[in-house]
Amino acid sequence: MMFGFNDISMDKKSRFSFPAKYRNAFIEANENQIVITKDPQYPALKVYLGTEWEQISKKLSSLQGLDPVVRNLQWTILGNASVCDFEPNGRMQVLISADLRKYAQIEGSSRICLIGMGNKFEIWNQENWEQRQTGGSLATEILDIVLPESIKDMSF
Amino acid sequence: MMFGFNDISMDKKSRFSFPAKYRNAFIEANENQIVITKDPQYPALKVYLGTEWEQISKKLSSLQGLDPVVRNLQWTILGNASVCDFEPNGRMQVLISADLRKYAQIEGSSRICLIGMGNKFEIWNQENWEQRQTGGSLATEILDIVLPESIKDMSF
DNA sequence: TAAAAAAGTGTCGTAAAGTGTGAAAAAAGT
DNA sequence: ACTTTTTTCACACTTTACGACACTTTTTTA
Repeated sequence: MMFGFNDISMDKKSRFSFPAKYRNAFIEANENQIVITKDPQYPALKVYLGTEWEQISKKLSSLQGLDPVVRNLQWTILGNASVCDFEPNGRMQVLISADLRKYAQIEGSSRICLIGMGNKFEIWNQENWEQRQTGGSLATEILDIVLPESIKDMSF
Repeated sequence: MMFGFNDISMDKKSRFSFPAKYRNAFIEANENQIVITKDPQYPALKVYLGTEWEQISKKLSSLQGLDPVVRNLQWTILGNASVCDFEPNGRMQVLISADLRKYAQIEGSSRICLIGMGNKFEIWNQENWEQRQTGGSLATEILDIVLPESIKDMSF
């Protein structure tokens, strides 16, 4: 399980490295893929391990896409997912694509926040994270999603 | 599985190339055909791999066409399908026919959005995609379909 | 039916994006 | 304080995207 707040750097080519403290967790879970995608509610990114992603994506893509709410979630989560190969023994370096950078408002930044949430991570722009932690709201957030029954039991 | 957002170019002859990151997925799936057709709800295109298309088209065409919703889906999806030969090892270039271009409102555009949704792709005009992602609605969309039982378990 | 126009196909070169890796700088441990 | 580990920067190298152009095939039209 991976927890905790990390203030880390993103290089000129828009890559970041996972902190070394998570290495053992990745090795034990035998992970060799990382998936980054958009958070459906906030200007932030979700980072899943490959095995976790397989489950989520399989479940989500099997839902009836003619339902507009489902379709929207599929677009956001599946349609923006960026899959990277990943070496837990190497530098654990991952590229964040231009589109995701824009969404999380981390274009041009050199420092980002990587938050361990147990089975996944989140990536935040520093100002947004602070504002959120101190109870402020963000202009772009979407809180009033009405979920159809079919996805009530899913956790993203 | 193929995921993610791609802002790609369509050349003067209305061709686009799949991003190289999907090559392995195509090779592993041993695909040599691509099928492009209309999305039944939005001004967008669906792009299926040959094997996936076989299943969907078989299932959809076998439904009894007396139900008007089914009949409409058959017309839209089956009646507009454009099958292209495809070399996963080559340039992975595909032509979009004039009729499909018109439907997706990408005539004359030089840039289009190719969205990987797992087992299929979608192709969108940039403005439409942005509007849809930011919660806006599109003039031509059809959302209030009441689905007949026969297709409740199908995902297009 | 021949010429012209349009539509479709194939390939090359260049610019940009992405990747790998050594080494300096910073942080942590002893 | 010194050693070891981790993080960050820097730079070279590789791969990819894409415009340009030439060629082939199909369609139109005179």
